[in-house]
Amino acid sequence: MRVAGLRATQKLDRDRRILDAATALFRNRGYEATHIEQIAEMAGLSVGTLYNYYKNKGDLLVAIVSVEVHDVLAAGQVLVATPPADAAVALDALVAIYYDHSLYYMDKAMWRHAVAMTVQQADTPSAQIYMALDLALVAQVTALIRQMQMRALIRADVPADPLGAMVFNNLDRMFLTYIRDDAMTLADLKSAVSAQHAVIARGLAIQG
Amino acid sequence: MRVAGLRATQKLDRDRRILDAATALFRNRGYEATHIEQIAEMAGLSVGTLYNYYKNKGDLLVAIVSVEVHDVLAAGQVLVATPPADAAVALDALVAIYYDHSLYYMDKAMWRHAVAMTVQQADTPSAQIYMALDLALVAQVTALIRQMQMRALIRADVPADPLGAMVFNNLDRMFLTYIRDDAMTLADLKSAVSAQHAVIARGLAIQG
DNA sequence: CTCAAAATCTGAACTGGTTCAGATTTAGAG
DNA sequence: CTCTAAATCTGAACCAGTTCAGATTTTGAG
Repeated sequence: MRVAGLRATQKLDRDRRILDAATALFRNRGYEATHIEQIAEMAGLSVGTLYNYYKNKGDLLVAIVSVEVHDVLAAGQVLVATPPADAAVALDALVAIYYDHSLYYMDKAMWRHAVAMTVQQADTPSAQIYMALDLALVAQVTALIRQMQMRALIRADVPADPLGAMVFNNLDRMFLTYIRDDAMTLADLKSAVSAQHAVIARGLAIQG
Repeated sequence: MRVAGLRATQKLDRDRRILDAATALFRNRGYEATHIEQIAEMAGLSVGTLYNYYKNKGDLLVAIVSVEVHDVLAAGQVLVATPPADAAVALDALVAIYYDHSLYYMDKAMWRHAVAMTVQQADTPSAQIYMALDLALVAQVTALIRQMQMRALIRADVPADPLGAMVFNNLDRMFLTYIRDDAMTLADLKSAVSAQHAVIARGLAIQG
């Protein structure tokens, strides 16, 4: 019985080797200092072959980032399942999970390159996947808001979808501000977002 | 009496020629299809000289975009001076001004490259100027909110700064979603943002 | 007016991501 | 097992943005 065929097996194996090599090099030397030839060498294949797997250097970075974001999403799921009993606290907790996980393996410089790539080449397959993950994050924030509405922490008459999108857009944009500014600390970022969430929580709380 | 000196005069003149040439070429042929050599030729100087004026190709694009954003800011000022008598309407009007002006000379593709550059090279002088303009836009949105608080359209006890930042972050991030998605129309964008502003306006209105 | 130092300009050479014509390997029928 | 077509791999050539050593021009003192 043939399970996958030699060709398919090799393909998967090579894809993994490319991803592993690129991840290691990007993390150790940084995105720009890492050359395609180095990645190809470490992965044990030629430069041309690497380009059969990824459209270009940026595409490769976005693919790596997508794995991270997938992780972030999984971590967030835990909180949505059992949210804190206060709206502002719950939102801040979710944000902390997002930011902490996002910065665990990737630093500001790498995020700058990654975000730039998802914008500049929004049409590549990897960027599409990344944007789909963004939508999943929006859905997760929205789910948390719905949870809080059911627990009577937020008015039930507020439409959860636009509110969820807004909250996500804000935290995503604040993250962009953070990675663009070398002087800004993670604590700065969190406290700024927290102040914003306080406005939402107070304005839309039951008996606001 | 010497006013500026030949050197300073030539410098200004050359800077303008570079900017004009790059603007024309980027608009007509697009960012990627425009080559540095073409810009230098049209501006009547050598490639090396061009690099004495701008750090790189992206820096040049960001400088051009900054001129546009400056325009957007000026247009917004008019509305903040005499805001509509309804919170949601006023916010939507400001957003319409921002989006319409932003897209008057630059299309989605050019914005994609421009935004990518401001993220990837956040340390270049042009990007610094661009980010300062972003801050000015935040201040403008915040000023509009303060106006509305004074006219008793929005609760006075809501802190204007975090709210203004949030509103701006949301509309900026929505613009990013728009330029990343070729299928999304300007009408789609505006109506999505409008739905989000309705949540804010209703939640934070007097007698909410 | 003269001249040396400083600023500026020039374009050929460099760099590194990307491509593609040809070589190699695998799949699957006969 | 053999053999052809399809898929895949290879790396040298390509291309366009960037650099930099040398040429040119401007400045301001003497």
